[in-house]
Amino acid sequence: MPEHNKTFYITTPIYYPSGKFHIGTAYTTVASDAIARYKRLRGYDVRFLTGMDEHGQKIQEVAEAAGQQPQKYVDGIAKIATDLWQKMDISYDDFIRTTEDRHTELVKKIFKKFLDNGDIYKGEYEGWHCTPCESYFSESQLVDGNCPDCNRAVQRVKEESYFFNMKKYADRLLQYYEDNPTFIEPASRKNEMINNFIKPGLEDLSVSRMSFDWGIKVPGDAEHVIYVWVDALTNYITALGYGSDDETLFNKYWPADVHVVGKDIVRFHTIYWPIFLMALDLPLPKKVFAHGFIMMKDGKMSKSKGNVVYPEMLVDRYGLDATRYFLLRELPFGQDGVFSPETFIERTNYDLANDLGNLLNRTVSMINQYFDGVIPTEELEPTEFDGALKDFIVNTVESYEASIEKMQFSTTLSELWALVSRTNKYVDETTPWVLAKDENERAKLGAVMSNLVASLRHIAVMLQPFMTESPKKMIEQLGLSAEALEWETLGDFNAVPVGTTVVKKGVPIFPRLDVEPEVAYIREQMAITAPKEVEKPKAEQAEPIADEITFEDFMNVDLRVATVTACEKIPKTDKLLKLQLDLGFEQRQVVSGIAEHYEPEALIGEKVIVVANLKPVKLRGELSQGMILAGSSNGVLKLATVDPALENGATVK
RNA sequence: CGCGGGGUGGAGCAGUGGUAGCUCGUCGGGCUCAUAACCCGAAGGUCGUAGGUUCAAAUCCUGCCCCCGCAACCA
Repeated sequence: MPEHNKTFYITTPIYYPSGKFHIGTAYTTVASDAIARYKRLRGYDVRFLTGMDEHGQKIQEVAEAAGQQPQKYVDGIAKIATDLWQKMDISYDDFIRTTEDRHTELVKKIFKKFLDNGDIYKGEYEGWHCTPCESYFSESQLVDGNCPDCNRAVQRVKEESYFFNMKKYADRLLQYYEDNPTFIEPASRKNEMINNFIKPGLEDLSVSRMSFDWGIKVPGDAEHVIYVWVDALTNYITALGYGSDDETLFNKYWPADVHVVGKDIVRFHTIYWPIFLMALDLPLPKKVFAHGFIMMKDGKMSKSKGNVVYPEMLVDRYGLDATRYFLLRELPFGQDGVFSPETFIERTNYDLANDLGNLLNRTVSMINQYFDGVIPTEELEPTEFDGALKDFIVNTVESYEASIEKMQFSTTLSELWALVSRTNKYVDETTPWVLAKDENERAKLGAVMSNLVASLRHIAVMLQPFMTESPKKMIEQLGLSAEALEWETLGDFNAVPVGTTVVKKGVPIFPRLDVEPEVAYIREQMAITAPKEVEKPKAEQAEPIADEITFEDFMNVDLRVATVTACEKIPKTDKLLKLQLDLGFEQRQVVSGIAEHYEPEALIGEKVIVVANLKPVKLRGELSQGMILAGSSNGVLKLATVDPALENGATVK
């Protein structure tokens, strides 16, 4: 063995503490934890970093709303976060918070270096900002003038800003992609980056803001705060002390072996981050792995749909290992996957209770019955099935290593479960209960028990990256010590000390769940996350009244009654209907964005109120001469109705 | 032709040129050590569709249809 083990540096994104962490956050972190644990088992000197991204306008506002100092607020969330990770047995080595001195001081240094080298220049930024999403958008990105992500109102911002010159590095970045084909995984993400962002030309990135001050001040220009990505992405190196008095960790662990990220932030990690590093003249990370999202049956997880799943709920009721197992088994890492209460309960029952838990239970029980609880180690007589089982175990170790190295956790676990099944089958093949009746078969029976223990032990060893409690429980029930869980013991089928005694009565490590009540329970817990005010909107939540206008202002709007004579959907749009209106004195065409609320046929013959003197425009190539009035609240939209007695063309005041 | 992902037995998925596989469900059988768990067998698929390349296509190429994200459209 070399004196210094090979190092392995793995990171999660640093999470934004704007609220409770949902299961997606836990997913990223558990997956990263699995890799970290695996690498440690294999003897790597692992550094596993996670943390929180604590600056920004949203935090400032949330804190103010709670009547707290921002620092106080994020301190509170940091506690919640570390509690959650403790609960989920996340084996991180460091938890970086971007409000810590060790980070802020170094970010200033880094920013200054960018400035000194001419990578950052001062310019002017103009655009729209969505506070809840903490994002800036260009005019064209807005949807209905609202935030494209959350559909809430955005604020116009125009201010002086520092920009990072991205263009300068585009070619080098592409070259890096080419030289390192596995830098971005899955590969489809790489094509997305190249086609959507690099090929069309990189835009310079705004890296400062003046509109709030909860952040790190730009060195020498205190009016500006360093904006999110320079602040956040650099955590991966500031946490190692890059640029500090002590760069030991940095020298030891950088570059990162893998940054695990969600598919939504691939861009920042595969374009901006490498470019920042190039500007600092530092080596680039070896890999950025983008995992998919956890989808619900009805689409994306969202509070308004009431389908949010929080990790605590699952851990508290079903245990940590069941939760970790589900996340890593059910969802193919790198692709989107679906969470449903049914699959969660079924996976837990079939895989954990029936297959694995029961295998341990029946093994312990047989050793108690046939050998007074002492695992046989002497006078073993191989059965004809032993060779096949051992081959299977050896092959499983191999394929396990191959797939976990590629972070295909789902595959890894199904391979491991093939071994669980194979071992259950071995019990049937060897029929210990038959052997037990014949004193002459004693040695053979002993071999069967011994092999079952060996197989269970192998399973426990390989389970360790994924589960943190069960491998220990398995070993304990078998009467073995912690050494039996070391990776180096794989392939050793006689690692049981003479006289090892199993527990008297094995407690099932995964109790079987009642499907219906448990599914109902999870449903209920998810529904609780839905906002309650949907039923009856309160006044406080009503849209604010617009600015005051004069009577003349109002009289400038010419409202008329009209009848819909024809109506059809505009092809290839989701929301647009094309309506033909009879205003009595003339016919008009109006385009209206109500297709999601009304069927075209249902509108024909309806009387509506139309703004008659609105400047005509073309929408999706269709002329729209006015607009029809409708009211909406909480996503429900209804047309303003008119007494049918009013004739077409009548004015409305 | 905006970008991307996908359409494989009842359900959910794997499978990138050479006899179509897994889990669940269904049906039948075995076993009794075990958490009514475990093991075996069977039925069930023209691999969205129409062409093409090839000795050979779920797998490569082309057209079309449908679904899901993102983008665009609510005057």
